[in-house]
Amino acid sequence: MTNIRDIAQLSGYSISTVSRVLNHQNYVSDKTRAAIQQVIDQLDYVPNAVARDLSRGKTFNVGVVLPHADHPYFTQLLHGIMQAAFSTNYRVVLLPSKYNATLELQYLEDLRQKAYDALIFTSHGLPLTALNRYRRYGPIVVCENPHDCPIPAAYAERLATYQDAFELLKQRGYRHIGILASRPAPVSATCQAMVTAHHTVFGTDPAPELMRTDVTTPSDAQRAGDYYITQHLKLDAILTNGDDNAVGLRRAYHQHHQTPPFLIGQEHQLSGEVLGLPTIDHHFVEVGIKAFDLAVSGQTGNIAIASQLLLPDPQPQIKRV
Amino acid sequence: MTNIRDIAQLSGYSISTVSRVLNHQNYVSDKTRAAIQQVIDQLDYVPNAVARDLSRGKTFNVGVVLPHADHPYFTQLLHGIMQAAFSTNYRVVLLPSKYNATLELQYLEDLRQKAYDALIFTSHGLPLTALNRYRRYGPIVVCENPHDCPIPAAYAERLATYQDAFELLKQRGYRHIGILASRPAPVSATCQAMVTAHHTVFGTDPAPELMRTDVTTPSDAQRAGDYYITQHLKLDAILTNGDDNAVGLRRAYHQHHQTPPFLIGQEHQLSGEVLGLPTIDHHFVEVGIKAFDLAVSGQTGNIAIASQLLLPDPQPQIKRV
DNA sequence: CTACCTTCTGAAACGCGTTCGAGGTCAAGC
DNA sequence: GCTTGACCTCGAACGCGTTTCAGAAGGTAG
Repeated sequence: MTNIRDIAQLSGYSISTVSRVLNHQNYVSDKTRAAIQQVIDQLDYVPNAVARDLSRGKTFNVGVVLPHADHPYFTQLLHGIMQAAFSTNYRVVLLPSKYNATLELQYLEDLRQKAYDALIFTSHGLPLTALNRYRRYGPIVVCENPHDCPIPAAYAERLATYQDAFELLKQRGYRHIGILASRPAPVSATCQAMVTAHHTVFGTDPAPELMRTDVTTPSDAQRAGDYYITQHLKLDAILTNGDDNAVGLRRAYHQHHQTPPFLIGQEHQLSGEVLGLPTIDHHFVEVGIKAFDLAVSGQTGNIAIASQLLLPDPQPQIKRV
Repeated sequence: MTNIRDIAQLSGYSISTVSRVLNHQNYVSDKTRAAIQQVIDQLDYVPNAVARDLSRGKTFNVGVVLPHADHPYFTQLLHGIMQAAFSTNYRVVLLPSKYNATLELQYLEDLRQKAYDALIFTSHGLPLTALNRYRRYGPIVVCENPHDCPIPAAYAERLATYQDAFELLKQRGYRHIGILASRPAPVSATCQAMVTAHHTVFGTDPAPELMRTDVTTPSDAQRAGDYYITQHLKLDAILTNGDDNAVGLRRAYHQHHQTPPFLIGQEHQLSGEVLGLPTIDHHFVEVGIKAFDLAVSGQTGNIAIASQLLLPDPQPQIKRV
């Protein structure tokens, strides 16, 4: 492999001058530049990216920790992160973690070892305080409300919107309300927000048997539906954690030949549109962009982005021909 | 920053012995190991990942070129790639390219500069021959049938399934068939396959005005639907390029108060299930796994994975209570 | 007792580009 | 004539871990 030293030797100039040519810097005479360039072209030389990173002490890699590649929350967030990364010449490295603490710790260690310039946790198994300890090794951003943990964060401000959702249900006279969540309340800020909102609107916590956690896929949701049905829990409505998951619920009710209760979706997915569900748009693309900006700027501080309850368009009348 | 030389100096042993301790290699006496480890712990030293990569001449990074982060094709493919990467300790670097040749060339140059150990093109704007030329710098894998270009590939074998789809339509007596595609036929192998299948089944190419290209999102599909409607093209059926896009089409017809023609989806998405559409599952997770395996093994050869036409489950009868 | 193999350790080369400080040249300004 | 400041170039240090090879010490089979 030819390297910068070879170019210097063959061209008769010094390494530093070659470096200046490679990086299109000033203070190289046209004549020298041409001579060096010719040798570079002749040997078909390109500088080694890893050596450059080592020398510069920077990789332009940002690690993004996520549990699922195929979940809309992560897909949308990632989309925003990529968009922002692209426009600043950073690269996004995907770090799968199934909320696994050991794995996440490894990624934090990788940050310490300078494998990444910054880390974004779209979700995490480790406690925030553990993540916070690693901030001395580089910027770390989370994508949830960190409350009293002083860690940079960009997240969807969900509470008010969950209240809107419950208000909607209350106005319609619904009282027995199921809730689907991906992870239980202490660890999941999202779930916590739903519980709090329920409390604010109805004055009570949701009944434990109506809350189903560990629901991430439509199949999980279908199982949750099976549970509601076989336990004979008569529900007026269900706040689902995703339009797609609402589809899973619907599947369960249909298989039991029952009309599903009133469903509210989340994530503003197409399936929700098709079913004509109210849904909650958390603007995750925005959140991703902000998370990335925090990560590379190294700023501290939290950025909350308001979610929004979207009511379905009225289903159009179809003229049967 | 403390480095391996500091540890050597302070412990009184040589760099190579410290390196052996760091990498848990043999030929270090217990006593020496303990002494060195103590210094490491005391200085809270970790080796620099970039320096290690430089030294080893390997980064364990695989670049994945993709045009959209949020498209189901890429999401599913990426899911497979990540899964495979994870189990082999490789990392996945996302390289957005909107079929932009300049950008893709840059990524190829990055490969040459050793920024990645291998590249996977889930899609590409450059011709395959251009990609092929860069294989001397590292493994490159594409995710489509490369036909006569001798480049490693893992892809969904779609032709037979598209024939199945058109046969289905033919059996139902449909003749005027719309086709949605993301990119036009010469560059897109997918589109090519649809055209070929149409020809095989019906004996003719699809009418040009019935083929709508540049459709990647449901909104694009909606526009395609608007076109069909405003041009008064009476269609019997439409082969869409995605269940979600079928939703966009449906939206167009509904807004014009018309019943949409018979739709066939692709990608096996939830929206398709909800609409009760036949769909085509291309098994992209599988494809992603295979693509990754090809990339890191450096093997040549093509892996085709058969797609599958899935007929909808019969819509269950709902007992109105 | 020799030949040879292990185990353990170190020096030095290797992978490779960036950057700082210093030195030299030449022209413009005072 | 002298100072000042571009402009150009170089050497050397710096970022940092891995690996090869040589060599010392100790053991053992023949």
